Amino acid sequence: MLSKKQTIEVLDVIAEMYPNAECELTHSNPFELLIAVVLSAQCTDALVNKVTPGLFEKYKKPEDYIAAPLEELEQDIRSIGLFRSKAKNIKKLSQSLIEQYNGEVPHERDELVKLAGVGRKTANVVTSVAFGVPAIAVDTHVERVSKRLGICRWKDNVREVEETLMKKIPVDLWSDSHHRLIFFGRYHCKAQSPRCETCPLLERCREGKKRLKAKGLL
DNA sequence: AACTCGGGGCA
DNA sequence: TGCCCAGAGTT
Repeated sequence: MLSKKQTIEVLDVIAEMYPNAECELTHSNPFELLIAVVLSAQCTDALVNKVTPGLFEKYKKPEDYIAAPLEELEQDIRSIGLFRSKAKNIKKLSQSLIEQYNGEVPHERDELVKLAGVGRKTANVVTSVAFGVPAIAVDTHVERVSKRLGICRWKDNVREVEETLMKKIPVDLWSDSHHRLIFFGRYHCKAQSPRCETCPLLERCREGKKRLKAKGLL
């Protein structure tokens, strides 16, 4: 496993590749971000961004989602996968915001995860992007990249990956590192076809060298 | 830990 | 066609 120092060095290289990595979900306030992140489960941000401009024009407050018939909300997000459960979750979530949080999006991760459709990953994104609270949201990209680079162990579960990252990365770099790891995972260290041939981290990546050897390229 | 949900994107 | 995708809930 990489040491703290090695982890920082690796993250510096990735930061050079993606100096402006940030959340790509279009939103203009915490509530919109929360909705966008919930919608983004198991589909790409690009797909969500096709729907949200019109959606946010029509639904501005939790009350608007509550007032709309379920079938209508489903129709408004139909082009996104899992739209049925997502529509239900958004209505439930809106109800909870009104009843328990005075219609506001709570700032605490522990409160956010109580909302329908909000898990640890979504809660971390909201707290960090909307409220500037340091957090590392571990999604499939962050997990895969961390394991391939040896920042954490292969057998680690999501919780362990998050703990390891928080331990090895200074708090003031948590949010930036999170977004950089996601960009690196999405655009370069891809799940199916990682671009190891052009990776500046190849020399330090056991997984990458193993892959290139298997392809006879090393 | 394994399974389910689901339409769009892409090879 | 077949496979995968910025996950979460249930069993």
